[in-house]
Amino acid sequence: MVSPTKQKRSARQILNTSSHRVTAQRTLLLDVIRRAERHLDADELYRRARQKYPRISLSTVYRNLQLFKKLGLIEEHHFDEEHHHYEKRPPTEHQHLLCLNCGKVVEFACPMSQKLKKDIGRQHDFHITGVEVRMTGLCSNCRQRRK
Amino acid sequence: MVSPTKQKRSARQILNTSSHRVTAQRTLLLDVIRRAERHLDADELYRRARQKYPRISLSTVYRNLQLFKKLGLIEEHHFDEEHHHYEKRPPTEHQHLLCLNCGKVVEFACPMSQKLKKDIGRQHDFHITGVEVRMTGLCSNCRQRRK
DNA sequence: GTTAATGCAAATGTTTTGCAGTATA
DNA sequence: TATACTGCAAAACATTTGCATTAAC
Repeated sequence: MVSPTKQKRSARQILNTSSHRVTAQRTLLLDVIRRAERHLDADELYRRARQKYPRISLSTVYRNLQLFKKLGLIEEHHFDEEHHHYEKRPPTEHQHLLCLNCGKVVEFACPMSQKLKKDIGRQHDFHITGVEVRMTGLCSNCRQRRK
Repeated sequence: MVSPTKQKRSARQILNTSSHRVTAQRTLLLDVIRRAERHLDADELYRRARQKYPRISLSTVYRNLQLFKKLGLIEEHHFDEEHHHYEKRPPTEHQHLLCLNCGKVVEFACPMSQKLKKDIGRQHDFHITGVEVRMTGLCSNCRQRRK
């Protein structure tokens, strides 16, 4: 359960109160993730961060992605089999729809997942903390191009 | 060799009609997957297969997992970040519930996903081919042990 | 001044690939 | 017999780790 105050706290505050240092690299990485127009993988994040700070290393990227994930600042997704993708902690819960041809990712709300969570949790005596719905298919663009 | 069952015959047929050869290794791998009491990753499958056929190589396991997946004989899941897990193509559609502490996987039916598929597909003009619901939490055993 | 965080290089672990030999159709 | 498949070793790939240096607190 997340209290409303916790959600409003800035990344800087969250780092401070968890006694992690606010470094230039962390600030930059969070900024790149926040500005990103789509979900980034570690390598893409690394490349973008290097444009502003060429000395940053890939290990720093990986180490901080782990940290941000642990602190709940970002979420990790498995869109394809090879690497993980990350996005900033979304303000509202949403799910993902992925085009298998062009890789486009659409986010959609899924209020149903709350009911599902309650039902399945009770049914199997689980305390459920996460629900992830992942749909795959072909977007309209790719369908038309294939004809 | 094992007596031919309905499932095995169809796997054999599928290999034949797609002009892939029925090798001892493929027969063995499919058999291990079918008999498995849980979802296996590539390495576990390799270890089990070697008990019957010590010369089999890990590349053969990987190559055939890819093939089986392409032919629709098995399904691939991403339960943890590190490796993929495989199960034989299930007779009925089902979803997965994963205990974050002990790793137990519970399968559950989710008729709701059909409605979801239709709704979301229409809404975003997608032709949806796959719906995956993945829930995570703590099973009753692990909850009690943690108290 | 302490000590957490970084950059670098080397290590790790999983999955893929090139190639020569083997077995299926 | 033709060639798809295999085993082996090496490569490729993403990610992690050890360690000396740097910088946040």
